[in-house]
Amino acid sequence: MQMKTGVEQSVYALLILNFLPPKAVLPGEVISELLGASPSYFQKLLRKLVSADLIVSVPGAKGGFKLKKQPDDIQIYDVYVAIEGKQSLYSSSGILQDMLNLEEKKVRLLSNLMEEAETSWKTTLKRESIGSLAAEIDKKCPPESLTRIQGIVQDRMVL
Amino acid sequence: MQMKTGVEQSVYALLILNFLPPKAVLPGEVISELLGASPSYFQKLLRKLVSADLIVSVPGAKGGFKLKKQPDDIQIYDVYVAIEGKQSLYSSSGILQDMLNLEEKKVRLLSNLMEEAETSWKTTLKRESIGSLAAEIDKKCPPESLTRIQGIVQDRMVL
DNA sequence: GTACTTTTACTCGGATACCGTCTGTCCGAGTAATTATGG
DNA sequence: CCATAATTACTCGGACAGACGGTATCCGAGTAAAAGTAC
Repeated sequence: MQMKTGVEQSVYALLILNFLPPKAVLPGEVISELLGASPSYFQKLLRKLVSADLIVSVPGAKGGFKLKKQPDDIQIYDVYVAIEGKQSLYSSSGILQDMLNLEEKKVRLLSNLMEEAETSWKTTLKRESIGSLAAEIDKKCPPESLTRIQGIVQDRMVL
Repeated sequence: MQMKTGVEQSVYALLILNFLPPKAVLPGEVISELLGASPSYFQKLLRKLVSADLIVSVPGAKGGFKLKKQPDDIQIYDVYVAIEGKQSLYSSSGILQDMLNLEEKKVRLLSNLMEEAETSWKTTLKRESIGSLAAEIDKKCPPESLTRIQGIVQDRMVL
């Protein structure tokens, strides 16, 4: 039971796209280079983010990706769902019902508890957004590191 | 990112062992029969519960398993850790540090958030115990289902 | 009846196989801007 | 100079291979109670 690394990569990808000026897009390969991820695989993650309406893609020459929403409107939980899907962490296999010879779902026990636990987990992930994380980076990171990234982005962006 | 079915099976196994009178033990095969689980695999789960000090095992003829602690002292979180291990749901791969050329762990961002989310998740799982779940079963289940299980347990227990 | 041996019924723990999922690669197709070509 | 064709540089999405982990099975070894055996 471990979160996919794709979630982490996606969050940082969105933070990179957040450096873009309006209207500009960034090719997928530039993002994967910055992240040190394999480009061909990373494309699949980007398409998941597109399907989840977190980013938009522009095909053709001078194409690339950019954020679809305001950074404050992209919750970390949205990124998680985009990559991992919306299924819950726990799914009952109905052992208790079989054991007690009960018809469907009369007695929920673990399911209730697990749902509750997952809800409070989700709540934390919904609290922060790409925007709030970006603000935190601005505060905590040495400026030269940030300007370096921003330089690369503005150097290779298009439009 | 889904919880192993072994966690659910283990919780119900402990609830079954909770039906035992003091000093009595129950062979592993009886438990797996009640749960409808494969006996050979379920033995491995039981040994994990032994290693986690949740149950005790008695080898030899008239051997079996029984709870090691009072049911109220066995939190659901303990069962989770016994089966899934103590590693956290999220582990950073250090992408951010690489990207910003930072030396170790100066800036934690996602890690902090994920840790916080996991903590509140754990808190919920620590709140309930085998004892509290057993009490809930007593309240919500039809008595004949419970006496049936209890009958099987007392029929096949030893010592 | 006591001491010893055998059988029986369990747990213990390693080796192994299966299968689904995540990671990673590759390639053809689609799309749009740029460039080249022809009149 | 304008229209059209070819090239270029991307995304799109499916097919596929490898690695890993959870599930599942099997088997020999250890352990202890019970049953059998010998004296």
